Amino acid sequence: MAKEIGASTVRTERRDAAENRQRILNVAIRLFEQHGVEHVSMNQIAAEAQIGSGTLYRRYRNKSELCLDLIKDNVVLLFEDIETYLEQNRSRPPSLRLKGILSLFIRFREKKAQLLTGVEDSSSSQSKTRTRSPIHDELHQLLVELFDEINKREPVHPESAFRADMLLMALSKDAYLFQKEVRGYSPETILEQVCLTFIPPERDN
Amino acid sequence: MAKEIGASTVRTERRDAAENRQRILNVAIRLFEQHGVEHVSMNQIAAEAQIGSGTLYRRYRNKSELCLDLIKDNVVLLFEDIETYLEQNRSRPPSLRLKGILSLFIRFREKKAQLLTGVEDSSSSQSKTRTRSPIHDELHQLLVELFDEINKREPVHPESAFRADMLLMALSKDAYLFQKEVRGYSPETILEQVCLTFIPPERDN
DNA sequence: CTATTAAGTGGAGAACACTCCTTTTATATT
DNA sequence: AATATAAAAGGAGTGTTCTCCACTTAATAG
Repeated sequence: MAKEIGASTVRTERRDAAENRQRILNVAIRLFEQHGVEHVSMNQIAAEAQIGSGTLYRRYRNKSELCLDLIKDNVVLLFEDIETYLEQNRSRPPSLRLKGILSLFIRFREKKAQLLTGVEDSSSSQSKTRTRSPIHDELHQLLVELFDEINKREPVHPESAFRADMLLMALSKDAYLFQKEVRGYSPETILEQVCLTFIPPERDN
Repeated sequence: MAKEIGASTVRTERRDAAENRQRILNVAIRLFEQHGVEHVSMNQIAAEAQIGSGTLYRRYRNKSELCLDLIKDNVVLLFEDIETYLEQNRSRPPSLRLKGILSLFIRFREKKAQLLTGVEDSSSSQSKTRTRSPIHDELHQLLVELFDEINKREPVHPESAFRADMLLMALSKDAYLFQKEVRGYSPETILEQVCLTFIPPERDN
């Protein structure tokens, strides 16, 4: 009668559930590659995977989460790359390190454009304001640290958190695509413009 | 048999159409005030205005356009205010004029938050990238001119168009609300941060 | 081996944006 | 007054996201 709570019993994932999960992932990858992330609906995925749509939504609250699951590994790699880069350039000026990170991120963006776009798609329900994607949160923290370091030499400056928000916004799906498609900038040009805009010039002090 | 094309016959708006238009506008205002822009659907408006949804969509392609129609007058006023301000401060430094414009826009944003938010709601169909709202386009042009002027004194600088894009993005619905709600900034603080971020300090040259 | 039960499933259906096509009608023309 | 016609209306229909909940089932405890 007394229920075991916590510790002892951990209820592993059910076998059939695991199968379904794998099926969803496979179908999603296939459909995304075939038609492009934007043109594949959750219904379609559910149907193709032969599960009810409720089942799909039970696992992924929306397409963003599904996309995130699909590139999770790549995201981990990105952050490992960043970490390595930061360690190898520890002694160089923070503005340069910042630029390096941005370069890495832009390369990532280009490589995984489709899915990353899916992840960021504000999409669903209300909360545009609420949840930034976890990728952004982690990058934000890195940026804040670098800005703090840069700011030590600057007499007046915006809050690091604010500047980081702005910078990330500049690299977000919408802004980035706008610069590419409407302004016609290349990834390299965007990087350069972003640096000029958000990184104050070196003080030769 | 021969059709008159163009010039002579101009087919005025039909009387019943005009009535419907007014009805839509009235209903929309009422519902928006009653439930908030976000929570009113096009269907609801159509139903309440006693017209078919097709009729509503025939006039406004989406909620954004409807909202825009509702604040069009205020937008005109905003730009008149800006123009007046610019004329009265013609001789002051461009960075200061820029700040003035931003201040006016933020005040506008606060006053017409609801509807403006509706206008910007990227919402609908694909084209997130495509059409910036006309308000943004016009502001963008003003900003570019000011940045060009500022840049004359700066040795290195980002493209004015780019910087203007970033600045407007900072004041867009999503970013602005994020700063208010998540970062907890007041409108004044946001203005200040934006200036610090996007307007280079005066050169005492 | 059975019973219990939380985890999982399926799919109907609500709510919504938006389209398409038929029918209606105000207006201009004769 | 009759007719032609482009403008307007209407609303059923499509495709979407997402919720709800009655039902099923795998894992576990006894």
